[in-house]
Amino acid sequence: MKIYDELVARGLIAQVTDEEEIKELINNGKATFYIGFDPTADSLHVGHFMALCLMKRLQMAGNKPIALIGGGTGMIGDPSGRSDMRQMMTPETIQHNCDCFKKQMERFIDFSDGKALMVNNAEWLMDLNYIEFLRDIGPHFSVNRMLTAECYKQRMEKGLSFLEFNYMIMQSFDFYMLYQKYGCNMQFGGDDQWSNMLGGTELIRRKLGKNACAMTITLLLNSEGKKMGKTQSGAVWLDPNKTSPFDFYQYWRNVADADVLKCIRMLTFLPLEQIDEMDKWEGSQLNQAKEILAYELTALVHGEEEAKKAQEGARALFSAGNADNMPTAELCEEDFQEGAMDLISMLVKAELVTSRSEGRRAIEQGGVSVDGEKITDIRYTVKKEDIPEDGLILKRGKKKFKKILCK
RNA sequence: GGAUGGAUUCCCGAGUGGCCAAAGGGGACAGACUGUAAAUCUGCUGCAAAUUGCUUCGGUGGUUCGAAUCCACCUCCAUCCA
Repeated sequence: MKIYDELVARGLIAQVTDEEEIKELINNGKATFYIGFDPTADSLHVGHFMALCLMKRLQMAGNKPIALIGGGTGMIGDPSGRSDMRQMMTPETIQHNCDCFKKQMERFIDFSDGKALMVNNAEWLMDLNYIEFLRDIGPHFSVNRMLTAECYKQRMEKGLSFLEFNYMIMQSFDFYMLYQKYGCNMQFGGDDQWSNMLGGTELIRRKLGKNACAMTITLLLNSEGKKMGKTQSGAVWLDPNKTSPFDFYQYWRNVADADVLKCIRMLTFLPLEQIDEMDKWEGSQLNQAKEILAYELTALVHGEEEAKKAQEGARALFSAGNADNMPTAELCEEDFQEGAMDLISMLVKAELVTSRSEGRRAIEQGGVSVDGEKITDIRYTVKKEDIPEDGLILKRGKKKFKKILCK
């Protein structure tokens, strides 16, 4: 199966400028393509992960990826897909975020021997001369047309500043520069980037009279139509310090039935035949599919070893198994008063609750257990000598727990 | 620059001097049921030494025994005019 057909079969392709041309290019390894990553945080998240996987797939098919870090566009802020104004970031933060992105990307994509490139658009955006730039690029953009673009339409209600309005032009200019500098003939991006990407292909056509392609990746939405990879506490990060491998595993372990197969298809590298087989699974058998999904993704992002640990930790909690790999919390001498510690303090210390009030509520509602025994007394205390050497399992709710260790 | 409307808790949104830690909805969290799913039902949702106390309604000052609510100034947002 050719790469293009595989991408289609996995449901990764959302929109394309010219299907035949793109097929021809990527199936034959003739594409030099770029995907832009704006440094909006100090870690990549699940949304970026899809893009990285796509880069990897195409790289394996012989195409050359360019990872473009948006050190320059990050100074503007992309209005696409947002209903409110972006917070401006300081240049220092942006630089820091760029560095973090770079480190993470190197783990996924092979940048050796020029097989892939990583460039930062700050390189050409930061030193632009305003008047020169306007005269050079400005005439090629029609404000009337831009205003009809989907990414701006959404903002017509809440307001859009001139700063953000320029984002499309910056991104178009990126493509134009990459085309000239590196022969980059294709751009990929999230489906919300479509209008920005078209801006680039048009600029190249108008300035250089050349053809460039664009293709968008389907946004990973759950069955409720929300973006996946978001939790109430924010994004699911790829940085193990921001989202632990265990939490990462659990996120995927808990996806809804309706979304499992879609996720496996789009995010994992499992062969399509195997996925089609799983597609026939029903009911509680889907639970296995979720375990596969969680394991595969954790292994891709954090490595096989971490994936195994997460899986064992999860199994130990939800079925029976080896409890060695559970997330832990350590207590020290100061946490105890006269050799004992009250349960609320312990919940707070283990970061299972964010405040004492929340801890109190959790206990009162019967949501807390110690070594499998439900505790409903908020004054319950644990003596230091009662904590076994290999830890005490403190559980809050069905899925949150920590193994309590004592120094 | 001018006119008008607005800013309330995680989000939407009620509240126009005391009965307000603030209606209602959403979300989140917890319990029951389950398959670590969905749906449903119930509880709960500022903080704490917890029948009480403390801090919150864009900001700063003021009036008052008492302010989310009244006054002054400021900041930000939207719409219309320039």
